Parts: sequence; C-alpha cells; structure tokens
Amino acid sequence: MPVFALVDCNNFYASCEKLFNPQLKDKPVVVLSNNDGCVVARSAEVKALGIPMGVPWFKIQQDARRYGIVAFSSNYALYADMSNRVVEILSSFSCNIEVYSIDECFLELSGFARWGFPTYGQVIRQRIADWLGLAVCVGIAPTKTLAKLANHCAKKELAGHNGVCDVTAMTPDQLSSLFEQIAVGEVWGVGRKITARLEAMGIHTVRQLRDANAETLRNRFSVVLERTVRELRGLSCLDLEEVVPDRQQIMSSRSFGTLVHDLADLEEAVASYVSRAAEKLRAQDALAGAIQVYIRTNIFKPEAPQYQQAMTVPLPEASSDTRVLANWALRALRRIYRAGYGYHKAGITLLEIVPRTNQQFSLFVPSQRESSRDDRLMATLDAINGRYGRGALRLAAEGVAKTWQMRRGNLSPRYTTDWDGVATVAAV
DNA sequence: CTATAACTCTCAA
DNA sequence: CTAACGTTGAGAGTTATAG
Repeated sequence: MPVFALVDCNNFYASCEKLFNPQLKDKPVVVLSNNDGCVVARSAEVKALGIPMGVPWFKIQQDARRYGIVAFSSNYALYADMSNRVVEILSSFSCNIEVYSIDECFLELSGFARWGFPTYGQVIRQRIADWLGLAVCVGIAPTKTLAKLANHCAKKELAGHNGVCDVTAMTPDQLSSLFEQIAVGEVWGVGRKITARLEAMGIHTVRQLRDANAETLRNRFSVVLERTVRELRGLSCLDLEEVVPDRQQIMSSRSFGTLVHDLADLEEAVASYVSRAAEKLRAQDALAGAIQVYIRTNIFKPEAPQYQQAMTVPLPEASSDTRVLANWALRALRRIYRAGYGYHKAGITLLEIVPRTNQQFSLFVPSQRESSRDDRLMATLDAINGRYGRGALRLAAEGVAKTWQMRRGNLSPRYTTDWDGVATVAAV
C-alpha cells in the first residue's frame, strides 16, 4: 500500500519576501498577483487581520494603510529559485517525488515506515527550516487526496503536532470525528460549484462526502468526484506523477498596466507573448500546428463599451519559429481588432502541439522551412537569452518602450538570481 | 446512427 | 495623483457535425 506525504510551504510567496528582509518579521505582508491586481499570498499576520485571499488590492488600501501592511509585486524569479531549493532538499527524502506546484510536492514514503512517519515528517520540516528558513507542513496518508487533507489538518492544527499530520496512524473513529469537523469544500477537487451542489444535497462535511453513495455521486456529478470519494475512503486512485508531461497547449497572456487603444501597442504585446510561448515550445522540442489570439476590454468596467474577440489560425505547416508564429498571430490580431475600445488584456495560445520528431509535412505545399538554418537561428536566440537574460535578443515587433506593460510597483530585488539583488541582501 | 471535433465547465495553484 | 480585479493548463462532459 502506498504512503504519500504532501509537503506544502506555509504562505510561500510572503515567506520568501520575509526571508530576505528581517525588518518584515512579525509584520503583515501580502504578495500581489500580476499587474499588482489581487492578493495572492498573505503572511500569518495578514490572515489574522481577516484579509481574504484573492481580494483586489485597491479595495483594501484603507486597511493596508491602517495596519501597516507591506505589499509586494509578484517576484517569480525569487519564488521559482526558492522552490527549486525546496525540491532539491525533498528529493533527498524520497526517490519518488511529484512537484505538484511551485510550493507543494508529493513524496512516496512507503519505504520509510521503520522511521515512523511522523518522525520522518518532522525531519523533513526541520531540514527545510534549517537550510532555507522556510516553514512547511506535512500531511501523510495512503492516498493523495487524504494527504492533502492531512496537510490541511496540520496547517490548521486540527490534528497532528508541529506541522505534521499522519493519517495512517489514526483509528477509524478518530478519522470519522476529524472529518466531521472539516467542511466539504476543503477537499481537493471540490471547488465552489460542486460545494454548492453538495450542500444542496445535505452533504456539508468531509465525513458525509466520504460516506455518501459513490454510484449516486458518479451519476449526479462525475467520475472525478467518485474517485475523490474512494480516495477519501483510503483507496488510492491517483498515482504519483513523477515526470512532467509535455504541454499540449501553451498560453501566454497578460493584463495591461493601463488601457490600450492602439493597434500598434496590441501588436507589440502579442508579439511579446508569442516570443515567450515559442521559447517554451522549443524547450520541449515541439512544434505548434495552430495559434489563437484574443483581446478583450475590461470586464470589471461594464459601463465602458465591451468587446472581446478571438481567432484561431491553423498554420500551413507546424512551426516553432518565433518569426513565423508572430506573423500569423499579428495577421489574426489585425482581423479581430476594432478601434474605439480600451483593451485590458490580450493573449495567445499555441495549439496542436506535436513533438518535432512527429512533424507532418504538407503533401501539396512545398515546405517553407529552411529547416537547419531556421532551427539554428532559434537555437542561437535561445542560447543568447539563456545567457544574458530573457529578452536580451528579441523581435523588433515586440517594441522597446512597452508602455502597455503590467504594473509592478512594489517589486523586491531578485535576491538569489541576480548579482545586484544579491548585493541588496549583503547590504541589509 | 456513430465517431469525432468543438466547445463548455470545473478545478487547482 | 489618477485608477486600479491573475495566469496557465488539464480532464471530463456535452453538443454539434460529418459521413
């Protein structure tokens, strides 16, 4: 029988910001989403103030001033680097690890039973605290869904001790009474909509969901929820996914810092997004067979004239060449653009992605590609940007001033990935 | 009618 | 000072369409 641990960093983004600025210890800290839009991470002090997750930043400016909340723009360079360090440490605790998100990993622990799972969890916790200064919680259980739930219990101190909750050690009675205290919406895979429907059926707690009729739930909901219920009962239905599968589609989109009216600016943005997506495409050694472009006005300003449109272009020949992809994207953009609107967001998606080795050439149209030359050009572009930083070499179409770029008013230094940022740490 | 494509809904971090 | 509300990806189910 498998034993899964779910290791989750506490308040990850906020904790990363605090790490490198000791003055922030015990201070309320939030991290904002892209464009400084919404609160996406809160330190313990902020949670204690009752500031909800996901609230638009501008709506809590009053409270923020009153309580001295310190806000940071998202600093993904920093969070990704810290995340890699966490993964590296966790990898020494199990050969079988799934990196589930930027701040969460599943570990397979069945081989470590002789340690005692709670002890093993404590060692993990201590190691990450000692080596990185980050706090994590550990949930241990025979299924991934239960490990998630156990992690929740550890965080809320509903069960377990010192940030570790081991469900495998609990009796059926203990489990039942624990699950009675937890709302059904806390279960992994049960979101807003399904919670509402379950509530309407009288299912409010995790215990009720676990004990509900699986057949009925499958009919009324889906096979997904049925699996969830079986996992809650201790039957493992979800495997550890150790290898990250290649993407089937790659999306790049952003809200603008201010409303954009001109086609020229939209073109720069779209070209920039294509560049980023094409880099990712080449990194997985694949080609895209189609590209979609979309633009839209601000849906949060219903009083302003609204317009949104998307267009998908099938490519005559699958490609990973930024220039080719950008060309088609810009053609599509010009088709869907309407003057007279204030645009709030644009994005592109690369579709019909296939491994480069599976490239299908056209039977009727002679290939436009001078493959080795074009491939070498893109490889060189990627190499230069890998060495000198993203955007060091780019299409002219991406623009220079980029007046449309997102707001990042409170960005912290890249403490661990940039020499100037490192110097900032030294100066503290 | 069936098989597939296209689209919609839901979820997660 | 203004005005200001994220991004990315997947899977399952439903509906439309082709043959």
